[in-house]
Amino acid sequence: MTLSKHSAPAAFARPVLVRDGVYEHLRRAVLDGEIAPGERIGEVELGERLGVSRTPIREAIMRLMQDGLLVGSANRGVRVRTVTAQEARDTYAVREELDGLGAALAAAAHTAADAAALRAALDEVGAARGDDYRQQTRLDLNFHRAITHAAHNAALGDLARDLEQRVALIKHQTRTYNAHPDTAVQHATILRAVLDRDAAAARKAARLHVRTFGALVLQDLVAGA
Amino acid sequence: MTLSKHSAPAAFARPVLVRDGVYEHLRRAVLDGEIAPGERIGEVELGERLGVSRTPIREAIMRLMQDGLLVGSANRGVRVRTVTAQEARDTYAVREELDGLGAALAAAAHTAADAAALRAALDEVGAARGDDYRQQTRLDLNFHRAITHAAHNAALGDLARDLEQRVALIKHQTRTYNAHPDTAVQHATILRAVLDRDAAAARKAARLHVRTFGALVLQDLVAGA
DNA sequence: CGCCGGAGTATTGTATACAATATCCACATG
DNA sequence: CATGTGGATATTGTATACAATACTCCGGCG
Repeated sequence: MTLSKHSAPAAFARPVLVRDGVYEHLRRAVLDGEIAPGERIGEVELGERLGVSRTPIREAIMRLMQDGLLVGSANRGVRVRTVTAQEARDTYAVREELDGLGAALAAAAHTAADAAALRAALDEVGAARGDDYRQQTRLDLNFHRAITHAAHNAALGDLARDLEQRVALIKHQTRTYNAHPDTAVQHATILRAVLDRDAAAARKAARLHVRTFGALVLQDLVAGA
Repeated sequence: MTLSKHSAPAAFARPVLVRDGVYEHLRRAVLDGEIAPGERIGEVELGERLGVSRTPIREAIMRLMQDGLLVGSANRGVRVRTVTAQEARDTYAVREELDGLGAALAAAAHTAADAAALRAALDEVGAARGDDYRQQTRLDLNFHRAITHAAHNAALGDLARDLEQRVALIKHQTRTYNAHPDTAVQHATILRAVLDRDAAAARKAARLHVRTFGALVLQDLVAGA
């Protein structure tokens, strides 16, 4: 079918700008694991599937490269980033620090609305199906995002977003969601400390949580490799 | 002069790709304060000055927006980001944590080459002219970059780069380089702790340094506003 | 049989053309 | 005189055209 490429109603939710739609579409596809790490992204093919030209596609790709989700070398296209074991270790080391800070700040700065959002996010994690690692990954990410959001620190929010995205990448590489028995307990501990406005306890709990899961994911990563 | 726009030898160091050249050019211009915060960036005018078309310009702009150096609203162009006092406070709060981690990791992981680079970077800071705030800003940034580099943690490097760039933006907004009397002492303290492989001391010294200067810059920022 | 080379193809990189939105200023109107 | 309305202009957003680089695959050669 060679019919007009750029007349069909957009194949994705279209915000004001096409490039923003493409950006969100691609970002979600990578974060959900629909495009596997290492997989190539062809500009023309993607453009035809979404019904847009290459221009907004390329602009979205530039942004995603800067986010660290895509990598590309000159004249050779872009691929979903693959993370080495060392990079994963590095990422978790930083995340421990940053998530700790986020939890501590959230304990001090969260509002009533934040508290409600945190509780809701944790409930969702608890209600997730145990065999759907994508859903679990997304809900877990939601919970952590809720915490950093409650910290009311824009700079932290930006950086934490970067790190969380990379962690999502790592998890998709292992293709496992580690339902560690302590998960629920650790999440609850973090939430309680935050709601109690106990910054020190919140930081400590968040750091422990990151450390626990980092070790777990790393185990899978080196085993799978 | 309507002569051929795209034949003149490029007005900037041209790497493999034009867009990379534009990106570095713009990034440097913003970080050096050549383009002031809030100032508008016209695509056509910049293209004519650099002798390239709008395509690589726009792709570079996308990357810089993702870096947080430029902001833009739909159909209304991009400007160099202006940082609010609250954003600056947030940035320094995160940077304290991250620079602390960087110093601690550098203390543990630095090589002989790193040590030499660190000493050299600090020497340069000491030799800087007192009245050139751009040079001082750049050399100070160099020293901090040398530390995070010596930490040998890629994720930390990426995030610290982001933060340092934002700090540079903030400093250009105040247009002052605070030659706090403790600067030299604090820098020396950090360096010594790192070289001694005393992670705890390095972290503590780095955090103190960020805190001291954050407070100073913030003072100027609210005073200037 | 493996490896080197080169035409042909595919894909990315850059430039330009076209479309849509915003900005500006003159002018009318209350 | 303030205001707002209209069109002309400028600028961004998207699409397409052209250029340059990389990949493929086949044939020749050692």
